[in-house]
Amino acid sequence: MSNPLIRKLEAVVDFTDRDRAVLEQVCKSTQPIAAGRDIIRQGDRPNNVHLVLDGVAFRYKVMRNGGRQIVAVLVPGDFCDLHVAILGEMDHSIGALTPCTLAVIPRETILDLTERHPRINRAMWWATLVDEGTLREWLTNIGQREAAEGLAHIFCELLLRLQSVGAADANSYPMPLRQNDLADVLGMTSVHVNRTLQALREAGLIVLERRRLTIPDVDRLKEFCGFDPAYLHLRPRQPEAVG
Amino acid sequence: MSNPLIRKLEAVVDFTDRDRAVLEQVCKSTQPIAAGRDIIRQGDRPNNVHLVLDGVAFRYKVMRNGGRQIVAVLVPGDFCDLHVAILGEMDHSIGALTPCTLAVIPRETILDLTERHPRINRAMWWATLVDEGTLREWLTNIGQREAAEGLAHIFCELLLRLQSVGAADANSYPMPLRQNDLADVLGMTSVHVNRTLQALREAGLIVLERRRLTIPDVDRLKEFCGFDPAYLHLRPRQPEAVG
DNA sequence: CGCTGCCTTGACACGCCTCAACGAGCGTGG
DNA sequence: CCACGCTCGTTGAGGCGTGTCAAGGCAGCG
Repeated sequence: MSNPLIRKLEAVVDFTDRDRAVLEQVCKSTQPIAAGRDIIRQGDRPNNVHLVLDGVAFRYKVMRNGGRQIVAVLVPGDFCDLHVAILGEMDHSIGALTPCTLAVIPRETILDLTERHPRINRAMWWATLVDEGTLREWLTNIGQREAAEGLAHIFCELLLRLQSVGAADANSYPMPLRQNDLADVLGMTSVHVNRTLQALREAGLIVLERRRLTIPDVDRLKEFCGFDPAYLHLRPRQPEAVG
Repeated sequence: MSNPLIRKLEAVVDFTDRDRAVLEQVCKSTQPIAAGRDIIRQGDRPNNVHLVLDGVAFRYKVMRNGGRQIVAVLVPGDFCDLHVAILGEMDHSIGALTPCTLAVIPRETILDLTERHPRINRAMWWATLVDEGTLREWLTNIGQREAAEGLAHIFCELLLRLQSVGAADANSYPMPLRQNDLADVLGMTSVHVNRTLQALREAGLIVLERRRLTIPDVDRLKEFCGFDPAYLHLRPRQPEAVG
């Protein structure tokens, strides 16, 4: 199977064969991790950067009172902790939602990629800026959308992101997040997530059973929550604009 | 006075004289903008990147129902829209909170900086990753913290960020955000912001009048909201006046 | 089979929102 | 110099969305 990082980045940058070879090489060293285990913890200053090759992971912050905020979901092709290469210290933790395979990349290798491989540097810029855009969208999920809309929005986002790495079919995918996790994504209670999910089910917008989410009418769900995929920047770039 | 971008980036990267000269040159072309005006709008595909040299701006998204989510506050030295250099299209808008002076940088110049000036590339990586960390913190502000804690957290963050560019003294600064804006930062109502501010005042945690915020006991406010400045990755900066 | 996560349900409390009106500060023009 | 109009802040009353607490159900798994 093809490397999900290359697959993802090639959506926006035309790599040379050499670029591809470099990236393949960089992902050579892998490490499995069990569901529920932490990949890296807040405050760590590791010497390696991790990349998800397979499985689903998530970033989270833990509060004084024990509360937890999930701040990102990571699918194959996503970097876990590019920050540590440049910032040094993790300001949050990362855990595995499902069993994962990670690529383990020395910090120096990342710095070398950014300095000596312009197309790879640019592709990594792109990936980071998309992550930032996703965070902005999540902020509006919590801040502006109703509970049901926020859930629907997350479901739409995951559909597209999983599709883009071949981990979802046209309208369904295995849901990596439990109700408890969804609650911590949206800053609400699992009890309320449960009731909101029931409302979405009764409206015929989703089918969620046995940890598999099916969206009977994707366009209807998108319409319901005002989902605009622009922030994911999934499609290849278009010609230059005028300004 | 020195260029706020250089000042900010030098906190983490040792520039050469040539790097500094390049950055000075890049900021040569400036543009004023009045308070309340938009700098750039969702969907724009401009050919220039903007940087705040003076004043305070903010990123925001507008919802179908007219709601607004503020997703970032920009102080001198912050890029407005580095994204457009790499992503092409704006997925949110940026407006000026106070009168601002912006540097206007051609898109190609940014791409050139990332490809040919490794220290500048790295410094811009750092700045972008800090922005991302700030977004994660804002997500927990809305998702996990009580209204009063969230407000206090924003106040602490702004204090440090404004201090780092010399726009705040030891415990006070001109508050660029109205109650209405604070509401859209935290996903609540301006009415509730008002009541929560009163609670913070009555607790003696803040003094906010005539658009100036004073924090009588900074450590106490930090303790109140569990503020940990690690996510800003600021290099400790000694106040010039103090030995 | 009997755990043990995870989901589901009910009753009740409270934070925050909505609607609505009023007040304070301030630039502008007569 | 005052009247005006605008923005922003303040206050009250009532309702709804979510949180809390607590118990029970169900399915996967050793």
